[in-house]
Amino acid sequence: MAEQRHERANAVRNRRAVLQAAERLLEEGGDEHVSLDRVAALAGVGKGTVFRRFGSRAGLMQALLEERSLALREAVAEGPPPLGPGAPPGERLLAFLDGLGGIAEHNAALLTAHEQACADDKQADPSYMFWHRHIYDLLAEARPDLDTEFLAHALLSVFDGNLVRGMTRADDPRRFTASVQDMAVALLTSAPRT
Amino acid sequence: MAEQRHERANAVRNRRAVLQAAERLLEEGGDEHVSLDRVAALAGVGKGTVFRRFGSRAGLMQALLEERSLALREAVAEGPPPLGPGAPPGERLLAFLDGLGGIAEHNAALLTAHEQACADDKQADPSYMFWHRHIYDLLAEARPDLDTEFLAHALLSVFDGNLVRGMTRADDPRRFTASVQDMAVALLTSAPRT
DNA sequence: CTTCTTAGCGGACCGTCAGTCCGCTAAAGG
DNA sequence: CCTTTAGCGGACTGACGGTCCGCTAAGAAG
Repeated sequence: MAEQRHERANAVRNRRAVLQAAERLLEEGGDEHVSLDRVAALAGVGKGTVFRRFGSRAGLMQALLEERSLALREAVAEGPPPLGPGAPPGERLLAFLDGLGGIAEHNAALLTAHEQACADDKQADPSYMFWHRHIYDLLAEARPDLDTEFLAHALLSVFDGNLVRGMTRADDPRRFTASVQDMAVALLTSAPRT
Repeated sequence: MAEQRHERANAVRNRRAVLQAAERLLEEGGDEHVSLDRVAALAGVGKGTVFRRFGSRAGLMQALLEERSLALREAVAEGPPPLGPGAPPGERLLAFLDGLGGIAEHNAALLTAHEQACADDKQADPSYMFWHRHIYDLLAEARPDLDTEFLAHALLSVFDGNLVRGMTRADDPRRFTASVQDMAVALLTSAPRT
């Protein structure tokens, strides 16, 4: 698996330039007026380069989201508890939601753009699949009596750019994450299903 | 409030034709290739007429969704229990989710199109606001210790076209609704918050 | 350093979309 | 029947996501 012998220096530089340009536009301009033309222009590359690197608008957003959540993914897979393996599932879930909530609170515009771009088959997104699988496993271990596949989707569906924005105020910057965690606790502590 | 003296017969007929055309395209073609050009063509009217009547793509989708959920809205406001006033909040909530779930299961494509069209400020949609308010009130009455404003959004965020489609199989056509209800029950029966 | 190969670039181009505009038609009222 | 004007239709616009292909320059080889 160690092919792709050489990647031209230009290619690497352009990839980074495009990602940075997209991030800047998302931060500055809110969300959906981040057109690929604009991204290309700000990155100082041609439009074709953006599509060569990322395939589509959705691909670009996925790459951006993956970049922002890479650390969390690694911490979950092989980091120390309670995020990583070893802690009881309930604690791992709360730690994971804390991490994901932090990302969401700092990247609401990216979340919106990502939802928009991945309108169909959002569930096919690699990051989404990883998150769902992780929540699913933890929930299933803690509460096998519930429909955990659905609940994992339910917990993730809350990470919506507009909802995050609406819940995040300067005087209570972590209300979103706290409420998501409260919801998870409520689900975990609910009466066993008949 | 009985102004709008006359609405020309043509206008009424065209409004209905546009709504029906949009419904047909949603049913047949899945979701997002329901362009307003196509709707206008199928309805046998000009594009301008669509915009005169509904203002925008979002307006059309809102009108469609409102039409589909009008009966539920009325039943909630003044129908018999457990949907209408009189029953305890938990039962009313489950009845409401049952009704909304039924609508969602039969209109997944419309849900997707609506989400797409109302990408920004979905929370400003009249139907959404009504639903949120209703769930909020019921939850707040049953569980004032929780962040009910957030939880109402969380319950509604699950009514996503793709998620509904993914959960609805021929052999278990009401799995989505059942799981949503289970989730609500779990929230209602969770341990009181510290 | 020069030459050759080709990965990779750029931006003109395309089809489609939401939304606008305005001259015309025909519906309703007298 | 005539007048008024609500309402119609569809050409038009600007912007978008995505494609295409001729050219450039990066890197390997000598």
